[in-house]
Amino acid sequence: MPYNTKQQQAVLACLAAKREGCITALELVEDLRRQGFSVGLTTVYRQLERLEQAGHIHKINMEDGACYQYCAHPSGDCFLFKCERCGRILHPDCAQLAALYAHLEQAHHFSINPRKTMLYGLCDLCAEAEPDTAEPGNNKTVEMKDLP
Amino acid sequence: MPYNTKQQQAVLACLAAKREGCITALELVEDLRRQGFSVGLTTVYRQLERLEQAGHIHKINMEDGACYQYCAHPSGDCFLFKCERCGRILHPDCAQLAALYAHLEQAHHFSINPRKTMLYGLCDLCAEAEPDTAEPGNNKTVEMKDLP
DNA sequence: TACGAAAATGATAATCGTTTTCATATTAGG
DNA sequence: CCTAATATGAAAACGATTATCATTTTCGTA
Repeated sequence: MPYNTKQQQAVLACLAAKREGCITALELVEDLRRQGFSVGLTTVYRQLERLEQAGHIHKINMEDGACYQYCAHPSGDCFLFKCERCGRILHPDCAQLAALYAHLEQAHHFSINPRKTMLYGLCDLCAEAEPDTAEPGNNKTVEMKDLP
Repeated sequence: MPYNTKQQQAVLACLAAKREGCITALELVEDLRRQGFSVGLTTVYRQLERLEQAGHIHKINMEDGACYQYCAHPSGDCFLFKCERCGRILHPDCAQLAALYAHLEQAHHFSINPRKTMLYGLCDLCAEAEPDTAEPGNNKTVEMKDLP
């Protein structure tokens, strides 16, 4: 049975205070130390893993390390969307998204894990500001004819 | 303008031969060397980045490094599903999935990037074999009452 | 309140995937 | 065939994460 420690509570509190904000392990220690807490990076990593397993936070694997976000849905019934432009992570409230997951389960027998699934794209705000550049596949550097 | 090199073609060919298979950068060098190619890890990384930008492969960020998979849909209209149990990455053919992306775009103004979006869960085969253990949130190690 | 076993902490070192550096080799156009 | 542009790859650097381990904290119990 785990013990209750100050560091444990501090990490959870910091994540919870960030609400919809996404934060790195390193950023978290710095933040906590700025608040006066004495906490080590190792401990923060340990707590983050625990909190993820307990379902209180999401761990998002990025290209350069992971970041973490508080999740107000410990039951696990939430959807995640990350904007590639501004970096925000949103919890879209969409009935059709829920319906799709049910469909994939029933018709295709794919059991979706919402905790791990992240939709990527442009959020409403960024999509508007986007000067629709960068059509996918335009910056070709490999010739298709070279394919086997 | 990029040059056509043997290593470039070898990397692409190896990925393409794997078809639905997912492979690590390191695995790829080893594979190529086993085939008799003389190729360096650095070059493989460079080619993988190029191929990804050109849309010929997917880069999948895992907890312990990335793995790469050939994509037969250079246009970008494909869906990705990764089984957390067996590790397979599937390209589900589902009209409702396409419809959902359109819905998110029109109703929520979320522009989904299919190349980056990966659904996680259990595939049809693994879902069947799964002895439905590990309900999410059961392995609690943090008390909810400690939340701020 | 003090004791002691179980558990947590945190500085340091180790790990490992990925990127940078830079000297050399290859490519393709003239 | 020459030359500039580009690609290669071994080695070093980098950085996020994990392992190690001596020390400290927690909490049930005497």
